[in-house]
Amino acid sequence: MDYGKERVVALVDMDCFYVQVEQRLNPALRNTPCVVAQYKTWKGGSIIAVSYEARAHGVTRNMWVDDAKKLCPDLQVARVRESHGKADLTHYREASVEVIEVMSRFAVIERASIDEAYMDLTAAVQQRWKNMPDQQINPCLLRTTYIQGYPQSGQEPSADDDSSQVDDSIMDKEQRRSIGVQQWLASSSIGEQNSAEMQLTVGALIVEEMRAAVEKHTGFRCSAGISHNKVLAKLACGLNKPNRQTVLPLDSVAELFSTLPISKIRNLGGKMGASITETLGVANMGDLTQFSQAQLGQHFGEKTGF
DNA sequence: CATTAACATATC
DNA sequence: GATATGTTA
Repeated sequence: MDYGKERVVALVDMDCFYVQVEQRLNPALRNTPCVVAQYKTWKGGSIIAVSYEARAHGVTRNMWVDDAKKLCPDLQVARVRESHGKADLTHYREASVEVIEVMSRFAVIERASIDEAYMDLTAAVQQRWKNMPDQQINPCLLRTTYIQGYPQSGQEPSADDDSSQVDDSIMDKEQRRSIGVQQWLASSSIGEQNSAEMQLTVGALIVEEMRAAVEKHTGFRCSAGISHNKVLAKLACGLNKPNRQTVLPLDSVAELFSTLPISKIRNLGGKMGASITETLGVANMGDLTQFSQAQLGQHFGEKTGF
């Protein structure tokens, strides 16, 4: 197995989780611009979760409710329960347990926060692959999956149709997604069996099923990233939200990194990322390839991952 | 007072 | 084990 492709790792992240919990409880909040806010006295309270409808109006986390209402006059506001004058998140913790229970049927999970969990799917993928008689995957089983880097421009979506081109101007996002999956399946099934690419695809299949089970049993929707390690899975998860999942093959990383700000990588969003950018005078992840491991280790210490 | 709370890791 | 620091949502 190629270096860096040993495992299949996924990160599942609930979409605006606190909002979904309140929407399940109060149907009047569903499919509307709404937020969850804590405390009431100062500027209407501070916002800790935002529905995607409200995001479309420019409402963000940690905005004051009074300010958000200016951007979105019909914004609905759910309040965090308060006990002893403090925000009480028990409600959301209990909903989190419901989700974790369903996910745990599919794999051993590592709870990363109240609304996200990592999982190593390597063993589950091997099992599943073994039990797939024709070892083929129907693209309709990857209904909500994006393959990062696909479709590749200048390639045809199918072997017997050499007239079609990948044309953004006439294709909507769903059509493009679907063509990308087809192209990926066509190109990753040739070559060695059970390749790293095929393992990611089987991982995506398992995560599709896991996410469907979570929605069926809890009513909550989520997004996911599937790749070879936790950092890439987390990055992938953010590429197509909400209610979608993204496979990030190692071969698509270089192109993605070429325009990706260093601050977008988990744990580099703060002082560490700023110090890298400052010290080396570079902006994007891809720029880091011009430095040797020794150079990077020199300035950014052994303890911090170099 | 005006995010705030949770979580992980480093340090004493 | 407590405390400080960093990071995230």
